[in-house]
Amino acid sequence: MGPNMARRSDHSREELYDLALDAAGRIISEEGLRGISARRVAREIGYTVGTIYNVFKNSDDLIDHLNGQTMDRLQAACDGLDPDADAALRLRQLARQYIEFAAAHPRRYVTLFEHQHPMGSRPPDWYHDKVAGLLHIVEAAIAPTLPSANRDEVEAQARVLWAGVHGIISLEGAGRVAGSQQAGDLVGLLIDNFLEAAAKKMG
Amino acid sequence: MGPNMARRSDHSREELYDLALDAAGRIISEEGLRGISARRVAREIGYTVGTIYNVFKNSDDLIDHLNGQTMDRLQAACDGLDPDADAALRLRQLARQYIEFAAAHPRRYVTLFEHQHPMGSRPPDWYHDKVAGLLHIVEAAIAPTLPSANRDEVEAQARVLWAGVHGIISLEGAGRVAGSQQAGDLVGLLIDNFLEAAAKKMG
DNA sequence: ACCAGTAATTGATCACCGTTCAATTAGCAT
DNA sequence: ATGCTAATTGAACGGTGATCAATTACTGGT
Repeated sequence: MGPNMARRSDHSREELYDLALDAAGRIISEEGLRGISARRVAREIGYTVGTIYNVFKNSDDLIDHLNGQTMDRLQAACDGLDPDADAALRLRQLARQYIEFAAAHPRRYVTLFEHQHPMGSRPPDWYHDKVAGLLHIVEAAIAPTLPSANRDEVEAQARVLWAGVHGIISLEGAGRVAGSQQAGDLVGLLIDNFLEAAAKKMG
Repeated sequence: MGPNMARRSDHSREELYDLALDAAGRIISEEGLRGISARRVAREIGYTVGTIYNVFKNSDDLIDHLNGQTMDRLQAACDGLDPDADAALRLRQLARQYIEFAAAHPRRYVTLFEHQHPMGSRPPDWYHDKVAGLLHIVEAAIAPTLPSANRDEVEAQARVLWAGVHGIISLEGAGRVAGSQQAGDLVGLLIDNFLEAAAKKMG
């Protein structure tokens, strides 16, 4: 047994981390971000509040890690796709993964955007890395459609698409753009616009 | 003097409403949504917490009204634009208004998206109406570029653009897509994509 | 087997929070 | 002057995030 053996023999640091994140995920799925509190999470895993603060820097850190897990799952969902599909098809498949994920876990998904850091603090580096990882998938997918574009242009278009997808999904989730259109249709249009513009550039 | 005269002769209901929203706006501008609390707003306007609950249903209602004010200002900024400009130009001018507004009042702007309603409750009707008003401006602007599109298509494209702009701005604001690109450039691309796709449809 | 050291765990404590509501008070009409 | 009504207060309730001294459970060394 390593030096990180659990004190109470109950749970190791890592197990505690997983337990807490599972509990937080459960709470968010049922009640949204407002349902989360350090005491609540602690209670649900059979510990007390102090233990949460032993594992996480603070409550924002806990949410960051939950969001990190969410991004990992989005990444995994996208990694399960055929990477050799036709560019346009692949782009639509990627979008479909996001939409399906958001539909299956709406409160988890919206937490990605609802959670803002307190004023002095920025998200940690690993958080940016995870976002970059998701963006990279999109960059790789659109690169073939923009053969004459340089790196910056591909990066920029990926951000436009990614932000657009998130904007559409999260606005729909918040009931802020109630309309006859579903998120899937709107994202479809977003991609159509991109693809047609890209095709035009090729001549 | 009407029947709504102030009791304490200090402030009428409407004045109280304005005072509270001004204070809330000030707090948000300086400290973001986290800085807001009923007691804090009350203190800043020289009243006590109960008075806030006499003017607003609850704290979510207060934020809704603040967001309503924010949307009114966005609307006003857009109304100040030349409505007869060339469609493409007008679209870019509209986008510029959003970007400038977000740059000038970043915390106010992000509150539009950070604030989510508690689970059982939806935003009030007037809130949806204000969103619809903003969308309508975009619809009117893009309609000329899609002469053969029906009402639903115009609606959908307006939502795509609107959500895209908000996605880009709010992601940038949250530091979630740190990159070499500025929001303005990305929104420019979003609009380019739309316009090129629209142009293609015309033949 | 014991003990010292270390890390995990607790729960009290602090200053807040949203929300309610009985009690008070201010201004009005009579 | 006297009610009536609406505005205003502030105490009360059950929470919150965060800190931290005290306790406990385990470790490795002897």
